[in-house]
Order: sequence, then structure tokens, then C-alpha cells
Amino acid sequence: MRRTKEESEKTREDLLNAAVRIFSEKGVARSTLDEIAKAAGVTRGAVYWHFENKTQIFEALHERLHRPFVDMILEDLEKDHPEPMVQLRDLCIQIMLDLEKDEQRQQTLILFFMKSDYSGDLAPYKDKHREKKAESMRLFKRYIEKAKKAGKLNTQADPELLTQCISCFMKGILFEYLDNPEGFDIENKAPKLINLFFNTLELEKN
Amino acid sequence: MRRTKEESEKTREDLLNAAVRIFSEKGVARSTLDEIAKAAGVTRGAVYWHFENKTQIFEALHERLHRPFVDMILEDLEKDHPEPMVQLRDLCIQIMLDLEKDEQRQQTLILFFMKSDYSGDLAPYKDKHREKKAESMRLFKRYIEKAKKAGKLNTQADPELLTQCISCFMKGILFEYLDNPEGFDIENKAPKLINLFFNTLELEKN
DNA sequence: GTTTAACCATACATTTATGTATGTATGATG
DNA sequence: CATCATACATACATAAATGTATGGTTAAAC
Repeated sequence: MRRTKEESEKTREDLLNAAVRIFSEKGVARSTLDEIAKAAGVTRGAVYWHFENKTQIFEALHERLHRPFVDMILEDLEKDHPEPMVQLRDLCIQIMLDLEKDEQRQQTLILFFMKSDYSGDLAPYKDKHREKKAESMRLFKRYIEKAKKAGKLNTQADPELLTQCISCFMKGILFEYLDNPEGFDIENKAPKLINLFFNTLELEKN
Repeated sequence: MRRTKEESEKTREDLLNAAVRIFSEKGVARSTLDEIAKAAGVTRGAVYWHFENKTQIFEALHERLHRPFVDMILEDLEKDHPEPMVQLRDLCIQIMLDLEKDEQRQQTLILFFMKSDYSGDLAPYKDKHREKKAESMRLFKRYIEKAKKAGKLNTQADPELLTQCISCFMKGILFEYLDNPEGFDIENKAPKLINLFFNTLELEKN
């Protein structure tokens, strides 16, 4: 039954949404194209029409995760905040709070952090995804460099180390949350944890 | 070819060692019992003799990871250190430095953190492993409670929150390191990062 | 020194997912 | 309105992994 272009595009979206859910639940390897298709209300025929194979679905999902994240930070960096470190802190808190409401994003993060073996057909994407991550790390670093230029940080402070420090901490919170979303009250704890953490960096001023 | 008991036990160990390597490289789902067997220099017959199936190998590996870790902390907690927070900090640093030399442990951590989908046959172990993790979290908490009792921490400091904070940070470092062991100079960075982090908690004294 | 059973290899049956080939109905296009 | 390509569904062929059954050799027990 030939569909209209809008319907076709919807099928594609349905497939991607279904894939996120299935992948994040069972991992990429254990997920079947058949159950993804069924979860989207179609058959494997539709899958092979829209995508080459499972790997291509995987890659399409990563784009859908990373692009908006980078755009959000880039937009935030445009603003001329007087206290870059406070701006960064608030951004970190906001990222966590936003995450709670966006179940799609949660599942996609679970998928790429914890359910991707990056072996076999997926192996080539390991480096590619790592490079994308490095890109967002550089964006974080720009906050710290701005702060240092504005004299808001100790002159001895190492932007590279601070960036890594923040990245580690954020990733840790992410993992603890994603590992058990119901047991981790992120709305309450994330601000507390992040505020507590950023107090360290305030020390660097002196 | 009937082997002696010692030889039999060695094949079992060989199989577990091979499984760590294969699992951590390809993920549990994509790993074949046949390649594990071949990597251990035997056939699938040996695998099915020593283990029920792939799941049982998986579980055996978790025991081998968790037990020594808990024992190490328990032993450390016995010592009567005058500054529990310093003791905890040094423990954290030591954990990271030890990890660099122990490739088996690295691979096992990669396996359980990043390559375990916990679906299908592995699903029942998700809660079990989470409980084991909660156990080690409680051990970390005991350092902080000791510090608070000794008046080394602010009376308002929340041990639960501090424990979570440290756990998040440590996990973050672990992930960043395991994600790219060659690119992350842990011997150099881990002490710096952890020292920087624990300065926050020192603030809690005031 | 037999006998037994542990330890493993080999062979086979079954299952399950993938890829592809083909069928088919319909929206789009002239 | 004829036809053509799109958007799928269906069917099949292939491959790969699992579980099991069976066979063989030799430590170990008596």
C-alpha cells in the first residue's frame, strides 16, 4: 500500500523512535530488525527500504543525539555572560534537568554509553563518535578559557585539566542517573551535586 | 584426552581469562562461545563442561571483579587513619593507579560498564549487580561518616550526598579512562583530578 | 589391573536473524 | 488515465550460533 511522502517520513521517524527504545533496552546486538519493525507497526520490508541495515539506523540515531546538543552549547556560548563559570555551572544543571523530561534522549544516551559494543559493523563508528565527543569537550573548554581571560580564574589554573574534571563529573552523574533513573532523584540531586562541585573551581580564584 | 585436576582448573581459568578479553572487546552478545573456546586453546566442549552457558561465564566474571575490590576497602577501613577524608582520597588515587597495571581488571570493568546489555538471559543479573555496587557505595560512605564523627567535616555536611558526589566523580574518571586508555594519562591526571576534587570537600570543614 | 568417570572433542539438529528477491497496491506524474 | 516508481509486505535462501548427544582418552579409585 503505497503511502504519501509525509506518511513515509513518519514511518522513518517511527522506526528511529522504535529503534532507540529497543536498542537502549536490549543493546544493539540483541535487537532484531523484526522487533524494531513491529514496534514501529511495520515489517522488515519497511526497515530495509529506509535503511541499509541495522548499522545505518545506529548511525542515524547518533546524529539525532549529538547535533542538538552541540547547537545548544554554541547558542549559549554566544551570550556574553559576566561570569563564565557560573554560566557553565548553570548550563550543566540545565542539561541534567532537561534530560529528566526527555525520555528519548535518556534512552539514546543509554544506548551509546552503555549498550554499544562498537564491534563488528559498528567498529568504524567508535573513532567517529569519539571525535564528536571531543568536539563538545572543546566547547566546554571555551567557557573556562573565557573565564580565565576575564580574570575570573587563578592564573595557574589549567583549562585542559578543569575541562576534563568537569567532563568526568558530569559523565559520572549521567551514568549514575541512567543506570537507575527511578532511584536517582536528579531534579533534586543534580543541582546540589553540581553546585557542590563548582565550589571547588571557585577556590581557584584565590 | 582426560586431564589432571590441576590441568582442568587451568582450562577453567583460561576460559575465564579468554572470556574477559572477548567480552570486553565485542560485548557479551556478539561474543561466541566458539571464539572464547578457541582463544583459550580448547573447543566448545570444554566450555559446556565447565559452564552451563554464556550467562554463567558472565556471572563468574562479576564475582572475580567485585570480591577483591570489597576486600581491599574493608581492609583499608580497618586502619585507624587520623584523617578519614585524606585516607579516602588516597584510596581513590590508589584505585586508579592500580588499575593502570591490571589489564584484566580494566577489561572486566569495560565489560560490565560499557558492554553489558543486561537483557535476555542477563536481565536477572542487573539488579543483583546493582546491589553489589550499592554495597561498595556503603563502604565509601563509612569513610565520610568516620570523618564527620571525628569532627573533620562540617556538621551540616550530608554524608549521603558526599558519597554520591565522590562516586559520580570516580565513575566519570573511570569511564573517560576506559573509553580511551591510551589517550588518558591516568598516572598523571588521576591524582591531579582527585586532589582538585577533594579540595571541595575540605571546604566543608569551615 | 580393571573399572569408572572426569575431561574434553566431534558431530549433528535446531533455532534465529539476516539479506535478498519478489509480489503488490497505490500515490504521483505526464 | 495510463504507467511508473514508491513504499512497503511476504517468502525464501543462507549463515551462524546454540544446545545436546555421543565418542574417545586417560587420570584416578578400588
